Amino acid sequence: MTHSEENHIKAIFHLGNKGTVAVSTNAIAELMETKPSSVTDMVKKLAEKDLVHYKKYQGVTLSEFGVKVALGIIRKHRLWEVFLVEKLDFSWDEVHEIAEQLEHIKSEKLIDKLDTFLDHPKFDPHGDPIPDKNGIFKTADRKLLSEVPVNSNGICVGVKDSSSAFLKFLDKNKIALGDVITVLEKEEFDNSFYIKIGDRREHISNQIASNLFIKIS
Amino acid sequence: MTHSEENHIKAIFHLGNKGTVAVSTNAIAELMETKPSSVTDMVKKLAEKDLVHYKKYQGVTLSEFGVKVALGIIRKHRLWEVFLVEKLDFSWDEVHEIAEQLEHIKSEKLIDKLDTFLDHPKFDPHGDPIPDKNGIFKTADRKLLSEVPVNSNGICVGVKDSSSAFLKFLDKNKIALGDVITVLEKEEFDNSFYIKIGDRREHISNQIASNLFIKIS
DNA sequence: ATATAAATTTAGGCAAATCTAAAAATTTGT
DNA sequence: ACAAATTTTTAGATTTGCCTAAATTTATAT
Repeated sequence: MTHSEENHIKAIFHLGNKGTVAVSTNAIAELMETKPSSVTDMVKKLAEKDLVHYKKYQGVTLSEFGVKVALGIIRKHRLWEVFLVEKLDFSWDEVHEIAEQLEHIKSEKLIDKLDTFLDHPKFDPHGDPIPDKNGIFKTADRKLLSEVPVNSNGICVGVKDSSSAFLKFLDKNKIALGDVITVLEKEEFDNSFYIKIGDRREHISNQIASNLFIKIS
Repeated sequence: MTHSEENHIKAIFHLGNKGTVAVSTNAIAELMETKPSSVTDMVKKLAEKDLVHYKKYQGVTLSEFGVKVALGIIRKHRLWEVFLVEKLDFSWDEVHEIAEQLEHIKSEKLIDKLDTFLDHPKFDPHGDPIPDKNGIFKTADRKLLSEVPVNSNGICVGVKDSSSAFLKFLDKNKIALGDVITVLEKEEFDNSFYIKIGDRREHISNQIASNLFIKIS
């Protein structure tokens, strides 16, 4: 598989709820910053190889095999991210681009040994689950902070938006995975939230709250 | 730089004594398992970019800039090899192919952090020197076992042939870097050698002796 | 329901990296 | 030194992945 093929598979997986929902070529093109016509070409090739199901004008879904491939790439991406943060001391906003390259390295033995070296991590630095060798992962029961009732108490376990900008914002405001959070009050006027995080009281916008996952305890 | 460009630069470096001696397109093609005509095309492109000096029919040498690029790639290759052996527990005959892929990952920060993580190693698992950030490395004063006088005493510090076959042979015969070796006798009939390695006495062919580097003490 | 808008595909083209076959330059052997 | 052998380059083709522009299909809005 070429890098480009792998990247298309990944895009279809992410856009189509694990590849199950049909995705438009336009959506893929936008995500990948290419043109819809280029996506059409590639999708035809992937269909040839039985990685996707494709009917003209009707969007694309991954085949069973395609899902397997996608999970393999995601596993590699997330394991490398753990490596970069835990072992090489990168911060969580720097690792995505490098992992985009590393995820294409071909060696099953390498990824198995990396997994062992990292002690079989279950989540990447952004709280996203890491599929195991067989593509299985537990999708932790987590909720967006913006959607839990007032007085809920839990632990911050992930981010929805893992853009560098958002991650840096969190760093600046000392919000990190593992922090204990209580939702104190919802401001109906602008849908912002007052929360207790650790032992501080903070006021966060709806946009922030809509991108933080917490696990209710 | 594309992977293919980087691979050509590397080949020219290795074939031309660090890029200083003119290399034929044929030699490059043979090493890279492509055709001479493909090499000609690529060499023209590299000349355009001032990575090599090239005169039709007269072979190729690296420019100063080309040498720098080559050393950067070799640094990455060898650091990744150390990582694979030291951290992921690969054996020294398995790492070359994987490092061939990893050497193309683009991130200066990554390689600096990897270097730090590995504690600034000076040699790769085959005893080859690792250039530092500025491309400087000490070319350890080592000699081929086949070329030192009888009764020389030293430490095995590297291999010339790092093919998987040779490395596996050494493993099987319990010859490893760091072993203390004394050349006991040279068999003039077939140019083989009797050596003491650790506390064993061994008889090794000239071919083996011609591919082991030792550092005389 | 149908015209208009939007999405998608097709057609044709381009650049990179490779190849084969033929032409040109260099090297070699006597 | 010169013909033959070898090496190297050129010319032209192929594949991959991408593009633009035009055609086609599907969706939307009155």
